[in-house]
Amino acid sequence: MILREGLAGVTVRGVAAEAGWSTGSLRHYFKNQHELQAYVVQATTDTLRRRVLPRVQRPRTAGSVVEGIAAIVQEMLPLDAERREEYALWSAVVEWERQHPPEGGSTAWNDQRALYRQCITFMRGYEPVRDPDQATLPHPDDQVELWAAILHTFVDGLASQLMNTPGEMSADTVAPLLRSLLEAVPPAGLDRRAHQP
Amino acid sequence: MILREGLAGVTVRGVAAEAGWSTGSLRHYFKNQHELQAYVVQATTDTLRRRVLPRVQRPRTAGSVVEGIAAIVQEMLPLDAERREEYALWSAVVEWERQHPPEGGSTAWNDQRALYRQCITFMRGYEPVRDPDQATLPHPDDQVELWAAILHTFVDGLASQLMNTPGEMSADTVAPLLRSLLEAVPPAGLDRRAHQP
DNA sequence: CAGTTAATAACACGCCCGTGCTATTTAAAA
DNA sequence: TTTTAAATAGCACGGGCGTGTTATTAACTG
Repeated sequence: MILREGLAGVTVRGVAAEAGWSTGSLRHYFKNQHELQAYVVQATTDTLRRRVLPRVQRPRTAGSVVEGIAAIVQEMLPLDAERREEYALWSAVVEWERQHPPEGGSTAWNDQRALYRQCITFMRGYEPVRDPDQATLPHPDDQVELWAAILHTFVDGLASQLMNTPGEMSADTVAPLLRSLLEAVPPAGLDRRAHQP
Repeated sequence: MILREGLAGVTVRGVAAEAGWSTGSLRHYFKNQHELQAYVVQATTDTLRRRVLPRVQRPRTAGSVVEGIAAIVQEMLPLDAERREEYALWSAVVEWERQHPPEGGSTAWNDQRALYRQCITFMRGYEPVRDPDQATLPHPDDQVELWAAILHTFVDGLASQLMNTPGEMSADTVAPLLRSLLEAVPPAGLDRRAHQP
């Protein structure tokens, strides 16, 4: 229902009919439409996190560092029908949360940033952090933070273009862009390069 | 009305009431709700194009090449209330066009790509193209096309994060990210650098 | 001036919606 | 078995909506 008509289309009558219940029965569990939609948001984000997290932790194929990171990043992108559906779900929830801001801040952004922080950490030759919670903290190397932010932003742009203008940005177009951006990440030990004439 | 409730909230009765007219009177000009919304989409994109185009063609302040290009790009970003409003309008139209695909393809994407193509063209030392229509065509240098696409995607990501997670990505955060990305654009004449060991 | 068309208004019908309220069935507890 | 609470169903009210139809006013034309 969210995919068809957005979160505003999640209506008491509609959900009840689709589930084969009556509206009164449904309202025994969700006394408001607002409660129903809040539950839908919670369930959607939980389901997505459960589906996305193991996907980026699968064993990686052999290859160069850039190609390995690129493979991980591409797992996050809406490149096929299934992931397009996931992303549409996620952006419906994001938009709804922007109009109805929740009590506690959203943690989705920090989860993603931690993933890209680990990618850049590995690319610059540091030991990858094993503890997932520790990856939420900023890295001592400022260049790691900078390029994690750049990569994070770039991937958001890729996803946005894949969803909004699929005719212009396709799965084939993504790969060389991503590879070139990753190759532009400066290697460790050259931090002062940009400051020299 | 679009900003408040999205394009689905552009209703015959609502527009008529807000304009001080009657529904019958409004429907003398738009016989459908669909016609009304289609007109709203057209008017919105036209207005936005008229407002955005002269903004990037203003005389630029002196400074380095990277800073000049960064200033142009930052003009496109939703960094203040007015441009946040414009961007919200634009994304409401984009989302509506994704659910109701129009007859002729959207030209907004090509307009933007042409802008970033000219930025990269200038950064790599080529003569900037004077004819605006000619900038719509691909540049003979593949690296220009590649980095125009990267910049385009990156700016989309910046805009997306500024709108969706303003607490995490602010105007102050944008500047160093954008500057570092622009500094990573390879200068002309070094195309084969990546292929050498 | 009369006549014709555009412009504006008003109403009615049917649909979907949220929500409050009241029955009825089911299940557990005493 | 009786009692009690939970679970399910159904109905009714008011409201917003798109749209078709008809009436009224304005403007233009001959």
